[in-house]
Amino acid sequence: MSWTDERIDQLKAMWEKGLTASQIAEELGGVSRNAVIGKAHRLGLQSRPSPVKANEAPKKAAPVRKPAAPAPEAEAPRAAAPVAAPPPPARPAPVAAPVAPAAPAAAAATDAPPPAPQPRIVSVGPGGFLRQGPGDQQAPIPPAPPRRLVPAKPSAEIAGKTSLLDLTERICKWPMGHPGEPDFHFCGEAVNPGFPYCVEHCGRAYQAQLPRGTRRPPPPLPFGGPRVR
DNA sequence: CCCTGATTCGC
DNA sequence: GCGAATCAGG
Repeated sequence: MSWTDERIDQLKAMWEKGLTASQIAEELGGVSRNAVIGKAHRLGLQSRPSPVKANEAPKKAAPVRKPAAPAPEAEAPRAAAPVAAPPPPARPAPVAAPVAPAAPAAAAATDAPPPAPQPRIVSVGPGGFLRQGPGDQQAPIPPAPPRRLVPAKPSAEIAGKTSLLDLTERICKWPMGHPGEPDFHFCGEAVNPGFPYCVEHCGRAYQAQLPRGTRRPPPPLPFGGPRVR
């Protein structure tokens, strides 16, 4: 896969939305998490709270990989006030939880209660639209931020059950129940390394071949066997 | 262990 | 420019 304009746009949008590199990589497809991170940095998108970089001390330079060039660092003239990094794009909390407005009941009584700006209706025109006086000119037009639509993931799956979306390479993919039924899910156990199933289900999925002629009771099939209807 | 982002460096 | 490998913190 290559970085088309389209994909770069998606990357930017998701990155700024706070999605993790893994999620972005998964969403885009065909790229790894590292590829996403690398591209993001190359694009100049930068610096989301990194687990590994919480402390950025100018002193105590800790060159990690290869101190190839231990250049004599010419310290920039440090003014009295340490130059603060550009803080405006501070939006570190993409919490999606709809926050209910805190009850200001007690606080409101104590201090200056800001009068609620009730919309002053001047008159109502035919058809019910509101007329505005000349002094009422506002900017009711929403900023209309360029939003990129992103496919919403089916939010609530069966609680606690392993859904299709939860499957990874290390989760047992043994189906439980019948697809399409409300409680259909997957085993979800830790996988038997190298296999798509956990140890128990590997035992069900892979059975030693017995010599011909030896009749055995048929093994239980996945999906609980053929549907009976 | 799993996850995360940052960085390096060979291609 | 790209991204795997590596690092390092949570």
